[in-house]
Amino acid sequence: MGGKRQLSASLEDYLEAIYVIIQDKDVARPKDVAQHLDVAASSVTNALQGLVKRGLVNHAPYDSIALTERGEELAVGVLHRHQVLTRFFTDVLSVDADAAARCACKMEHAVCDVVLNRLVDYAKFVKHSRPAGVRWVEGTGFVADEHLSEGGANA
Amino acid sequence: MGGKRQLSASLEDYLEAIYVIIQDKDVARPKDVAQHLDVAASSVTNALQGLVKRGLVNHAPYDSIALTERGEELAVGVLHRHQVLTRFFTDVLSVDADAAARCACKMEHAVCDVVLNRLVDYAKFVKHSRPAGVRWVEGTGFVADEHLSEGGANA
DNA sequence: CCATGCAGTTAGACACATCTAACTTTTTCC
DNA sequence: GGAAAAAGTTAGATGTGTCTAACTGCATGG
Repeated sequence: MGGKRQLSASLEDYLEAIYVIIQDKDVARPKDVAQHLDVAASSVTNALQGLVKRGLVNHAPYDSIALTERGEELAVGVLHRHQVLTRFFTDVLSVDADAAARCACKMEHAVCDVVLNRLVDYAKFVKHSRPAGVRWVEGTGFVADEHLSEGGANA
Repeated sequence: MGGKRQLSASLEDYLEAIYVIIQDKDVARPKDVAQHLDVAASSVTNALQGLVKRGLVNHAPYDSIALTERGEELAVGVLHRHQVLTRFFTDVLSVDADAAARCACKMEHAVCDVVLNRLVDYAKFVKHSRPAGVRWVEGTGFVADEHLSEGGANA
C-alpha cells in the first residue's frame, strides 16, 4: 500500500479534481477542472500534459479527460488523505466543516502514511467511544466524560 | 498573533533554519543554513536576497545573517507550528519521534491557525488526563482507560 | 452551411527555487 | 604578508507552475 509519493502538490490537485468531477458528472473536461481549481484554462492544458506524460491521465487534444488505472489509484489516495484529515478535524478537533476542508486541502499533500494511519485509527476510536470520551466544549476546551468503557480500535 | 501567511514554504524553511541556528550557535552563516537544509550554498544566497527584500533578514554580502524583528516573529511562528505538530504526533498519536519530525517539517507550511490551536488544546488535554485517557497500544490500536476524571483543558 | 462563440491549445512571459561552475572575498596559517 | 583553502556570490541553466494573449477546433443555430 502507499508507495512513495513523488507527484507535486499541484499535479495531485489536478488528479483529485479530475477524479471528483468524474464522480460527479461522469465526464471531466478541462473547463471543469479549471473552475474546480480556480486556475486558467491554459494551466489545465499544461498540467494535463504532465499527467499524460506520467501515464496518469488519458487525454487527446480537445477531448475529455480520463484517468488511467494508476492515475485513479493516486487520485483515490489523495482524496483519501483529504477526507481523513477533514474528518479528523471535524470529528476529533471539532473544527467547523469549512475550515477543516480548507486546511485539509493544503495538508493533504504533506501528510505521511504513518501519521495518516494513526489519524484514521484515532478518529475511529474516538467515534466508537462517543459520547463517552473526549469532547470539545466551546469556551472551555476539550473535556473528558466519565466512565469511559472498553477500547480497542484495531491496529 | 498570526496574521496571514504569504511566505513560500521554502522561505519559511530558511527563516526557521536561521532562527534555530542562531539559538544554537549565536550566529548564523550561509554555510550553516545550507547544511541545515541540505541545499547548495548558492540557493541560500538566493533565498537570503528574497528575505532581505521582504525585510525579514539583515544580511550584508559575506557577513553573517540576522533576523529582523518581523523575521524573528515569523520564524517563531513557523517553529511553533513545527513543534505543535511534532508533539501532537508523538504525544497523542504515539508516532515515533523521527517520523513525527519529518512529517511535521512538511505539514508546518500547510496547517492553519484554527487547526493548530485545536491541536494545542487537544494535546494539552490528553497530557493532563494521562495515564487515564486514550493510549496507543502496539498491535491493538488506541484504547481508553477507565474512570476518566475531570477535564477542562482551557479554550 | 457557415458564422459566431465558446472550449481548448499554443506561445511567450514571469516568478520561484534549485543546481553547477566560475569567480570573488575572507580566513587561515606558515 | 601572501598563498592556499574555505566561504560566499554571481551567472546561467533547468524545471515547475502560473498567467495573458492569440490562435485553433468544434458545435450550434440562424
